[in-house]
Amino acid sequence: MRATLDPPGFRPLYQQVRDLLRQRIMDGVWSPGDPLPAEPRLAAELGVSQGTVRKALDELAAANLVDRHQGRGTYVTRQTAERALFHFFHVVDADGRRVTPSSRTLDCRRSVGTAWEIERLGAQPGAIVVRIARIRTLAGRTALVERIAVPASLFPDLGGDGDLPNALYELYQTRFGVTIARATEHLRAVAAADDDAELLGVAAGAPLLEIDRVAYDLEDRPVEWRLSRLLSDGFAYLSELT
Amino acid sequence: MRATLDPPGFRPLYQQVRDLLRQRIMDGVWSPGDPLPAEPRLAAELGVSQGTVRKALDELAAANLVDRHQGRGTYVTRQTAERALFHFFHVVDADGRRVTPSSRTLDCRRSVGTAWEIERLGAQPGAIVVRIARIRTLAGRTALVERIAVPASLFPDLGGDGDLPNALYELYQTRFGVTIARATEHLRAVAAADDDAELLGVAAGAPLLEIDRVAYDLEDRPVEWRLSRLLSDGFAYLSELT
DNA sequence: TAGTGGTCTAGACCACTAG
DNA sequence: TAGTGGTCTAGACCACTAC
Repeated sequence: MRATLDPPGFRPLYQQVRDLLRQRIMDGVWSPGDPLPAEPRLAAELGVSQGTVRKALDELAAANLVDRHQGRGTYVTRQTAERALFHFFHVVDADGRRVTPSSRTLDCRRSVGTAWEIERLGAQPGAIVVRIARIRTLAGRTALVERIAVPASLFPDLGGDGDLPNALYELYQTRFGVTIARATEHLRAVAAADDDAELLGVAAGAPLLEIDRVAYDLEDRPVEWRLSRLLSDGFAYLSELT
Repeated sequence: MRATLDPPGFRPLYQQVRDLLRQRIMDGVWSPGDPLPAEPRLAAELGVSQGTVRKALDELAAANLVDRHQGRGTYVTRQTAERALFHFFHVVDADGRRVTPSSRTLDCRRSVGTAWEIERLGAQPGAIVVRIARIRTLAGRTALVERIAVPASLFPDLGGDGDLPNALYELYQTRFGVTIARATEHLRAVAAADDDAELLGVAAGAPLLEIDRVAYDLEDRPVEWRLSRLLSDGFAYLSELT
C-alpha cells in the first residue's frame, strides 16, 4: 500500500485507501449489494490501521457509495427506487409534501444523436442515442413530460422489450451496470409548446417549470440527459440550501 | 461534562460536546470571527479526550458553523458576502456560469404582516414585519424582482437609514446578530403579472421562475421570507444533486 | 520557535446483528 | 456467542501559521 502509492504528492493515507476502495467498486470487484471485507481484514490487507480504514469508509459512506450498518457490515450501495426518488426527484405538491410519480412510456427508439444531445452527453458526433419520451402522473394528475436521451453504447438493448419501469436508475444499474452517482439540474420557466400543452391538459403558452438534467456515473461521465417539464400549478420543485 | 449530560439516553460523548459547543455559539459566547479555544484546552475543560473534541468540531465544520485552519485555529464562521452568494444564490447565465447580482432597493417599510407572511415566518397574528422590495441586476440586465419580509421584532431599525446593501445576510448577522444557517426554496413557473413585467421589461404573461424561500437562523427559527421572480430567458437556477 | 489543527496508530470497550 | 461497526482514549508525529 504505502510502498505502491506514497511517494509523489504524499496524499494522506486514508485518502489513498478511500480512492483505492472506490476504484475497486467502480471496477466491479464488489457489486452493488455486496458486503466489503470487515475493517480489520481490510486494514491487514492494506497494511494500515483500522482507524485509517474507518476514516476512508466513512467518507465513502458520506458520498453514498457504501452503506454501513453496525453489527452487519459495510455494503456497496444498491440503487433502490426509494433512494433514486429521495435523491433525484424533488417535486412536491402545493402543500410541500413529497409526491411519488408513476410513469407511462410514450416512445422509445434509437437514432443518431442531435448536436444538442451529443454535446450534453459528451459523445462523439454521429453517436447513436436511445431517446425516450414519457409522461408521469403525480397525485392522479398528468403533471410531467420527460424526454430522455442516453448513449446506446452504454445501454445496448434498452427498451427492446416493451414498457420501461418507473425507476429508470434502478434499471440502469441492475441491467446495464451503470450507477448514477450525481446530477446537475438547470431550472427555467418556459411557455408550454403545443405538444406538451396537450399532454398536460393546459393551454399552449401556459408557464411550465423546465428541468434540464445531466446525470453522471461513478466515473463522472455524463450518461443521461433528461428534459422534464412540470405542470407548475399545484406542484413545485423543492431545493434545500444548507 | 459526563456527570451533567450522560444519564438519560446515553448519546455519544462527541455529540454532547458538539451540541454544547453549538449552543455556546448560538448564545454568543463566541461571536462570528472569534477563535474557539484550541482542541487540548477544550478537551481539558470538558474532561474528554482531544479525539472526541476533534470529532465534534469536524461535524460543526461540516455544518459550516466553524472554519478550521491548520496552524491557525478554529473560528466561528463569519457570514461573508461570498459565502452567502455561494450557498444561497444559485442563478447561472445561459452558459451555466454563476453570475453575481447587484441590487437596488425600491421600497422598505414596516406594517402589520399579512396572513401569508405570518404563516411563513411562524409569527403571531398582528405581528409587525419589515417589507422590502428590490430589483437585482445580473450581467447588466434587470433580471430579478424580490419581495422580502422579516419580523420587525428581530430587525428593529432595518431600513431606517437609506439604501440596503446587496448582501442582506451579512447585514443580518453584523447588525442584528441573526445568522442565516439554512433555507428551503420552492420553485415554480408563473406568468408575469403587470408590475413585475414592467420592472423586468417583458410582456405581461411571460414565463418567470418564481423562487419562494424561507430562511432559518441557527436555532432553526424562520426569520426571512423571500419571493423572487427571475427572468427565465438568459438565466437559470442551478441545483446540484449528489 | 511555539502552537495550531491534520494524520496515524494501537487498543479498549460498547451496541447491534446474526446464527 | 462470534463478529460487525461505533465510540473513546492516549500518544506520536507531521504540516502549516504566526511571531
